Amino acid sequence: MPLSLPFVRAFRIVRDLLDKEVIMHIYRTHTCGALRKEQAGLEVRLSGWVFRKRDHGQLLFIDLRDHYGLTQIVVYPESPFFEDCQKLRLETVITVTGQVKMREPETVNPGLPTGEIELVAATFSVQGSCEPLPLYLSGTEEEAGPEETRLKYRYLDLRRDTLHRNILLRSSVIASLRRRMIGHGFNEFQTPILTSSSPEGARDYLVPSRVHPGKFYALPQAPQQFKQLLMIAGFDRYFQIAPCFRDEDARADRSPGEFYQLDIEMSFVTQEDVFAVVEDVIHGVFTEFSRQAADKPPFRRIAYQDAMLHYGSDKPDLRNPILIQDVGDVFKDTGFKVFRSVMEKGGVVRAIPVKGIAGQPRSFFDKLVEHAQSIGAGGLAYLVWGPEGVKGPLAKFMTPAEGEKLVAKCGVGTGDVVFFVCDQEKNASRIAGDIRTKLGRDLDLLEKNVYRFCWIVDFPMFETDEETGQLAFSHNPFSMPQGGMDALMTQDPLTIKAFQYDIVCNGTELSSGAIRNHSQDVMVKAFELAGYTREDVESKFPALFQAFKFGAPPHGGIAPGVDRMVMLLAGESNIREVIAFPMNQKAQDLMMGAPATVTEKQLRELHVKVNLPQPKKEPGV
RNA sequence: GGGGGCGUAGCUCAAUGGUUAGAGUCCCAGAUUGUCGAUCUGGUUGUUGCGGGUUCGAAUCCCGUCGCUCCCGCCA
Repeated sequence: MPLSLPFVRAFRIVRDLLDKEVIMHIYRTHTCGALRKEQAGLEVRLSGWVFRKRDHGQLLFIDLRDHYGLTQIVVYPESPFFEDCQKLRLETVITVTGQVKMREPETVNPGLPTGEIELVAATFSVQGSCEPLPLYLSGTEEEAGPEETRLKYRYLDLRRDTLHRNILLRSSVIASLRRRMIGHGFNEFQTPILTSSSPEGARDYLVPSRVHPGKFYALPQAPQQFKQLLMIAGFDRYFQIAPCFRDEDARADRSPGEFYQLDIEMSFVTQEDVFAVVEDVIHGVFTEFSRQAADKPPFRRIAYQDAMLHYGSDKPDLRNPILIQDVGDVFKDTGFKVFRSVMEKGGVVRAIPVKGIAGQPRSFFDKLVEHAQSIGAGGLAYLVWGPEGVKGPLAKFMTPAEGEKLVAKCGVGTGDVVFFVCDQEKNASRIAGDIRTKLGRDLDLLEKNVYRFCWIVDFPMFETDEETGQLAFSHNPFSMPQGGMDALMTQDPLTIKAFQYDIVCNGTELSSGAIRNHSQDVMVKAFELAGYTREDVESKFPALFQAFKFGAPPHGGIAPGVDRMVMLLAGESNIREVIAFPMNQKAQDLMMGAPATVTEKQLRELHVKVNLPQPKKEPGV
């Protein structure tokens, strides 16, 4: 059917108009970060948010902001819309058309990339009006408002410069990780989000099945088994920016519910092969996105046992110069009864040497002793190497020979102090580690502007469960025990180490990984030691159990936390500052109102009946 | 599940158990021609989280409770 004449005529009119306007997009010809003195004289159109307004009565400045930057708009009182602009509320979305003008030299703003020019408004329109804001957007993070409000109005908070840049940094980091992994010959995979519950590990998020009454999917805590199965499928090198779901309580550096890992798995590799890839990728990303110095590969390797001894932690902050020492041999014949009796019961003595703090006032030492007691230490002895010799509560029990040994072991001299923790080994490590961290922080001893990386290696395969006294996996049950089947058959299980490793940056654990066990026999034996029967293993890990029978390659991997990496790169101490739409500490999304109740109909379809806990008693009844 | 901190105007915070709970900011009105967190003048804004108690009198002290946050537990 031919087009009617009126339609053709109308079409021509529209086309002619468009032709005239063809250089002018209806919203913008440039972004708010684009204009420079080179564009002076040009007729342009900008759209963005009214960030700030400076009203001089006969002259009005508007800072127009978009994703790309800020441009100063000038409105003169001759403009028919001058009064409308005076009344504009901040964060209104507007479109402004006009000429780019060079600023007078004395009015240039050197703090702004677009500070040499301004846009003189000739036409103006409102695209999106704005009510008074619940948040203050142009201030600092602290001025932004309470976190509850920030989370509820997250889309507003995300306009703030720091948060906006953090989210962009995250985007760039992830793009870079992908590029680097692909460069190392890895392929990216997707693995199921609706999967089955795994018996080990954290609590699962469950999803009821409509089709299978009474049955549930679980969201993956990590794609652990899938990535191993991809290795068995022969794909050789796997990676994924993988969402992981764990129903565990939050911390400042741990988002509740969900988080992302750079999940990696490789076939036919040793631990060192995994380290080489990860070191290259991590060092690359940290030097790409931060001006802070970052340790160059190879990163330090510290055996788990040494980490616990010298740092009192399996995630040591190497920026802290304090090195804990075992000084049991110094005190083996000590006259100090407290140490003696603890050591007779198998305890240890740990020394925490600190340089140059002999001049601290008495209150400093008293407060530290108090702190030590608050975290479960019996006490905190110390020696001060002052100008008039060695002093402190322990001094009168020390022989000159013991003093010399101590000086040699701890490398201390005049002006230095050594604190002593005496307890059973596990406690002594924990307390000494806590005090090391506290001293480092309180005395400002940490190296500045540097990322210190290390690998913690040789984790024990098993540990004793403190509640049950039973042998349990200390980390990942899929790890290869060092010594293989032989070790499982002949060694004391508590002495068996695993090819299990952590990568740590500035005291933050970025990731755990392992060379996996890929033999069914070893799997069964390892689980047997941890109290599982062959049938348990077969029913709980049906895929891996079967797959190990059909030609499984040796393989291993790791999964650095993406959120934590971005956190370190952004210099943020709270993980919510690097997540676009985070949940609060109680795992609620205040913006979307999740979790929420659902309708009876939905529950019926899912064959789910809600069994609520008893409501708490009303107060004052 | 346990412990600490916080809770006063939309927001940031102040207020010795004692006058009508204040200031900055936001918002509203006015002034203002070169600002860039513009400035100046004036104004509105309150269930002091909620519920009890002590007291002549409570934002303030006590008890409980709720919310947020940090930590412990938990996180193969």
